Amino acid sequence: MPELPEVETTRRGLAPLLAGRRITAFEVREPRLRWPVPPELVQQLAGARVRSLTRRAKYLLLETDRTGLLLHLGMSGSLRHCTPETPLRRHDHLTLHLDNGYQVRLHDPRRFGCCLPLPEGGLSHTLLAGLGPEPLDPEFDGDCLFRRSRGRRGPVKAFIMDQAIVVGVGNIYATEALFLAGVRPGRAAGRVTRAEYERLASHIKAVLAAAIKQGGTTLRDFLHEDGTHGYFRQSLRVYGRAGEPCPVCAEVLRTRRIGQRASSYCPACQK
DNA sequence: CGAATAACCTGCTCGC
DNA sequence: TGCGAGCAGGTTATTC
Repeated sequence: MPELPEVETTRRGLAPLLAGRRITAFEVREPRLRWPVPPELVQQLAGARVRSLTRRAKYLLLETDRTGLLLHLGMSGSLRHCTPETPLRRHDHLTLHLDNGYQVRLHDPRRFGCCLPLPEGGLSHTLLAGLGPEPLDPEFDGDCLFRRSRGRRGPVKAFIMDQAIVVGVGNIYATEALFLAGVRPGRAAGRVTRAEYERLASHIKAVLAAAIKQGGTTLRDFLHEDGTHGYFRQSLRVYGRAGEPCPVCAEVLRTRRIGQRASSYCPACQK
């Protein structure tokens, strides 16, 4: 589910509700996530005070005065702020109990997410090492895409979804940015021109920023920390619209599979 | 090194 | 109605 805008939306909603709170208990209902949730986390987190909730790529970093948590929402995960009266749903796997009586629950039907201990100075974690630049940082631009793409024969869509190249761009926003930049998803990354990468980088920034502004994209199960949904779905131009007319030229949008993922595009607008 | 594939899961939709 | 096939927002591990 969640790409960068959905993770950032979650972070922004939850950070002020967590900052400074003491965790009274950490409850593991289902430890079988992407990797097993280590049992010792239950004891390590009980009594810890939350320092901050930050984000790197699609990971959330919950830092405390002790061991923290490294969270990933996978394909179907979401974090929700609840009261003890909020009915427990199927697939509510983890619960953080807070000292003000509220709770934060991780809900993840497909269990592709993770919850791992985050040692102090957590950015050196192996899962975070080797990640590319944040797309909304100024250091990410068309030039770095152009330079790193030379000689690569794989499709440009897989290239911009490679977290070592730039983080946070998943299937929805890669599809949208390629449409906005006028580049076909199946083009070899090494054959995309510098000018096209300049357009691509600026559209990646623009589409992610716009999606964050609208609270992310809710397709099926992504919900905000308060249970409401994101509004960016109505702004999607081509994702999930194969067979419909192109919003720019009215040509019928097509789809093909690239790297096991559906990729819709306009055969007229995208070269 | 880069690229393609399988694997990890549940749930929903579609076609027969 | 029932049932298998295929598909879904991500990432890692393995293989060539």
